[in-house]
Amino acid sequence: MEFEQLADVLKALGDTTRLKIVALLNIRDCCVCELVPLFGISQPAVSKHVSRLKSVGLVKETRKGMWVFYSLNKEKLKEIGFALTQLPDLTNELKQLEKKGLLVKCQSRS
Amino acid sequence: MEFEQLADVLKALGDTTRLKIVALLNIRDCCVCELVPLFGISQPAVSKHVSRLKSVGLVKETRKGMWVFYSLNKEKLKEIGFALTQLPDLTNELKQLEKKGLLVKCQSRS
DNA sequence: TCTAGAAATAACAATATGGTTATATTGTTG
DNA sequence: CAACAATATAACCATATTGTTATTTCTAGA
Repeated sequence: MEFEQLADVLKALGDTTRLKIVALLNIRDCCVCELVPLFGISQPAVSKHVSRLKSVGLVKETRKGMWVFYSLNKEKLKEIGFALTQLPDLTNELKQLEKKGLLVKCQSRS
Repeated sequence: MEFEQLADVLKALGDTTRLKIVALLNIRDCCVCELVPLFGISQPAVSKHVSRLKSVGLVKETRKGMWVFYSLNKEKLKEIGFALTQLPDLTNELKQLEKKGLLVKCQSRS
């Protein structure tokens, strides 16, 4: 996974409210009206949080009449956890820089 | 791991520059003067990014004469990846709310 | 002790974030 | 169609974030 993409998802997860929403959706699907009273913030605020999670692919929505049920994309969450253990390998990039003499090594190195 | 703590670390990782720094430190320790030319931002900017990673425990520093070498806390990074697969279980909290009649269920539920 | 290099801190500017209230949209129902 | 419920969007505000330049701190060495 690319750095920017991964950083975007991590940033989306890097908020207590959104992280709790994700943990809740991990137990069961919820609609916005169920989430609102749990967080002590306004309905639009919850709506925006959920929307942000959706925009990075962590959450899917299903309309059921008046309600929109949000569910966790568990595969995506697993992917992210895995990506942290397998960060993009920059070894080749570093070697490229070294070839071009662009890799700075500070004087303390042998 | 608590939600706020976890969210703080994820937020620290949720920035392209910091994520790349982490990936670099995953290969080898670096001092600030080596990182600066790789990112096209000023030395104080890099210093602040590294400092932020340090403040959430992702990075450790070792002074070697004039230089400060930063190294990745690989255990911590693993922990975070694992925490995403084992998010704090809110089942009990939900049951507590249910007992007290504070758990809202929207009308679409049976 | 004086100078120079590496890194950190301070002060500031531009933009992003996360909340609010008000309003629009979408779907249900009388 | 009118009225209402659930969400989404718009406009706005306060604060946080991320960068800058200038300055300070810490260490090494002449």
